[in-house]
Amino acid sequence: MSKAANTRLTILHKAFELIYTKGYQTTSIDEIIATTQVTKGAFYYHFKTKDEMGIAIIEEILKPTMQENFIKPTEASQNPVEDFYNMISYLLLEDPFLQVKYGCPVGNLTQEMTPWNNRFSEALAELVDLWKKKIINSIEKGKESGLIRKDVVGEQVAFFILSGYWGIRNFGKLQNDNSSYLVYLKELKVYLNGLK
Amino acid sequence: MSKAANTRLTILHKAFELIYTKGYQTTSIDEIIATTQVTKGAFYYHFKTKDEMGIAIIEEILKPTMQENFIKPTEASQNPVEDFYNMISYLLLEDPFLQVKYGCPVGNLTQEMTPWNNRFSEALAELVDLWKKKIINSIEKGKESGLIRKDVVGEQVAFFILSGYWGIRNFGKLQNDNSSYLVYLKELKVYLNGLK
DNA sequence: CATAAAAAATACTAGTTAGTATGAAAAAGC
DNA sequence: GCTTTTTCATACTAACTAGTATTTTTTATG
Repeated sequence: MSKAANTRLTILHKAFELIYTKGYQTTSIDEIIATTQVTKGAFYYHFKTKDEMGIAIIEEILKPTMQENFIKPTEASQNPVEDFYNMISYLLLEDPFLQVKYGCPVGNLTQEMTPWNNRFSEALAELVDLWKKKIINSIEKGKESGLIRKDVVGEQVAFFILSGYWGIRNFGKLQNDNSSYLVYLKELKVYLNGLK
Repeated sequence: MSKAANTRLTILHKAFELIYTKGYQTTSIDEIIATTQVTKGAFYYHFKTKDEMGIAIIEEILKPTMQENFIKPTEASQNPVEDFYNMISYLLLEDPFLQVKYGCPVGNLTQEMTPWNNRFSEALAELVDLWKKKIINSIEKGKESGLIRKDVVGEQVAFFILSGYWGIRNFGKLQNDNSSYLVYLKELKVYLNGLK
């Protein structure tokens, strides 16, 4: 990787970390360049504006991470109910980057940016749509193989699962411990078993 | 009401509206006093700091509103499953103040403030706890009257319902229309019927 | 009506914000 | 090696931020 490409990536990664923990609006460019040891000239060479950097984070960090970490792993499997539970459970309890205190990066950005920045909305919506489609697809396969009842509606379930995930992330933030996660996961299992 | 008490309330109401639509951090005191036509001197006479005003909004606006609008209405009823659905459906589709585009005020504040402001966390946690307890209570009553299965765990269901609500609010923001609400509500009905 | 206290108005400060202008160093192309 | 382009460094600006100091007006109370 060229040196220039490297500084660009450094900015994206460090900025993402700051934004994840502090929020987008309250993360200043001065703070980003201070922690990256990159000068303002370098920053604005790579990104025309702060928002352009924000979009780049979604496209170049969040999207690939999602693909790698919780879409691909379910690709091979055949048991949707188990997959869904494992996916959410992994994200809540085991993912080494995500922290209870700071919630879900995609959820945070959606909440913060969506009402007044269309470019963020579009980039985030695309990302979430990928995830949703993946879930719907799993359900259809499960229906074919008989692991899921025929009257289950994929889109409804997808919204229901993802909503629950985003919502419980907020509870985690509120209490700053994972006890709410554990209670939630128990009921998620009950719900998912109802799909069989 | 005294004139002073009135300006205080005006500030709280207008500030809440701004914060609901724009977020807490990005709503400036200058903006609040501009829209309220109240001077800075008046503002800082009533509130020592911006954060103190934020807490007052939670205590004096959000908490009473929640009590009035979606805790009291379920007090008389006897059918929890129906109540839960109606409560969420009302909030998502009918509440005249809440807008798809701006999500849930409590959820927004939780997401934004919780990781780094303890006073906000405590005030919000108290509010949400009231709501959660109300749901748990309804479920226990439902179990007694035979409308809900005995093996249903109240706390789990409470987390599950509230998480789903917060999460789907985020989807609404993302798409800026209530189509996701409608899909979500269908699955909520399926889930709630499973409690019978 | 006089006086004290409460409520509000005005002008200011020090710090922070995103972004720019300009020039220097590093790398690439010939 | 020389020139051009890419990459980065430094110093700056104008607007905005929460909060303060000080004075003036309004209201309550005797």
